[in-house]
Amino acid sequence: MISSLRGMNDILAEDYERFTYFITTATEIAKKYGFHFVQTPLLEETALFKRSVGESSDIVGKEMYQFIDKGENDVCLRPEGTAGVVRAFVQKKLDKAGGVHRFYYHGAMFRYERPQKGRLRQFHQFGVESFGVDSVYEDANMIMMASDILSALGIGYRLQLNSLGDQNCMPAYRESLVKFIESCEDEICEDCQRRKLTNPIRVLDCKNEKCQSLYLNAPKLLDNLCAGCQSDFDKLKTILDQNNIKYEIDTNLVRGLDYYSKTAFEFVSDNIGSQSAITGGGRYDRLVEFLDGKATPAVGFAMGIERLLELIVMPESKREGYYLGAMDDEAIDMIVTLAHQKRKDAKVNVEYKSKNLKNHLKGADKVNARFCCVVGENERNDGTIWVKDLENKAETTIKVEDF
RNA sequence: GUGGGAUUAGCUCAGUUGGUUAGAGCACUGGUUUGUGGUGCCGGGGGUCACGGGUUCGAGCCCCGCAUCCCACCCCA
Repeated sequence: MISSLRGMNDILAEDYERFTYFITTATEIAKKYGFHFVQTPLLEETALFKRSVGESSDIVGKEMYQFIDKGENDVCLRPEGTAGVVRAFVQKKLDKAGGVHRFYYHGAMFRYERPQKGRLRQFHQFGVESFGVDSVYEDANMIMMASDILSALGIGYRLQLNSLGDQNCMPAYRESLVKFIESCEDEICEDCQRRKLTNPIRVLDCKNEKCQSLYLNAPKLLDNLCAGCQSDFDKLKTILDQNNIKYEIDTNLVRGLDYYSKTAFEFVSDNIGSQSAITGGGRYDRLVEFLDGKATPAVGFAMGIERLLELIVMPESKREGYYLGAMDDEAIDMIVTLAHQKRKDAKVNVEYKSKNLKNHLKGADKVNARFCCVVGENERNDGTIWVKDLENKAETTIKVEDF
């Protein structure tokens, strides 16, 4: 037997219904916020991700499905969605067009990771990206939209918030943090020594107790914001307060992708195991420029669909459509024809074997039909069909022409 | 990439110190005093015990390898 590749799952039946229910719900809400759909290729030039996500990130450093195609191009399956959308934005010259552009997307992403619950090699994200708005109201808008989507699906969450600073305050902070780390470099763990070089802010949420005790006196990101970042962050908190969105400040929250600045946020769930981040996002005002576009402020987020699936509270499934059955073989041809007509505007299940009434009712119940419709000897003689509404138990016998 | 656990029917799981023909519940399917379901009763099918080796008179059980899933790291959605 050939089975699917490690970390790559089939989605069918009940799972697929949850999947589409999520997409439908999220799409509806994104549209209400004025977003438009964008679809970008699954395969992109490798350089796109190296430049946007950043070579220092694990995603680019060791998790990409990267290969040389038959035309000798260095390509890879997209590990995330933002880079492709920004590339499309620049390629379509929307940066030069100016104005505000808001997009949502969903689709498969690929990362060569060791699978775990909530962590697959092929997984799906729903994401949104907003271009051209530098106001912190847009940051808040993003958070409210993510919150609306999760709430509409009945998903509980905690929202974690941080500001990463911008090019005025971040580099200086980074420098002072590195200086601090160097002052105790001999005592910190190997991971932290590596992080000092790749992503120094990461050391702050090291799990190692000894490291933690050393970092108590480390400079804090939020204490070192410049005036602009500070007032934006304060404003963001005020907007969220005014709209009853609860949040926790997490000064150690660092987005794993290099392009983020200022607002960073993450929605986490306590009900799905260790891969608890269900939505992550933030502002990335420099990325359009990095990808050769005209400098354009931007902010977005992405949701991990598989992580959400089991948290979704599905609406109760209602009885729907018709079940047609025959009580003797002579009636079978007739119900097949009736079903064909009825299917023009309704869902119809047909049983091809003649059975007694009890078994037909069982069958209708099993396929969750609203109406159980049966033709037996009596009905055949009268040119009628017996119909029972399985919801309110009402029974009628009607002329076949009126069915 | 590192360390640990698991893998038996479609699903969830039992299976004694290694010993006849590997079980249960649910699901599926057939019948049910011959026209009333979701909730009665009786029956039936379905397993290369993940896969490949080894030890043994004998392996679901012990040993080695391998695959996948899960957990903790790492990282992220």
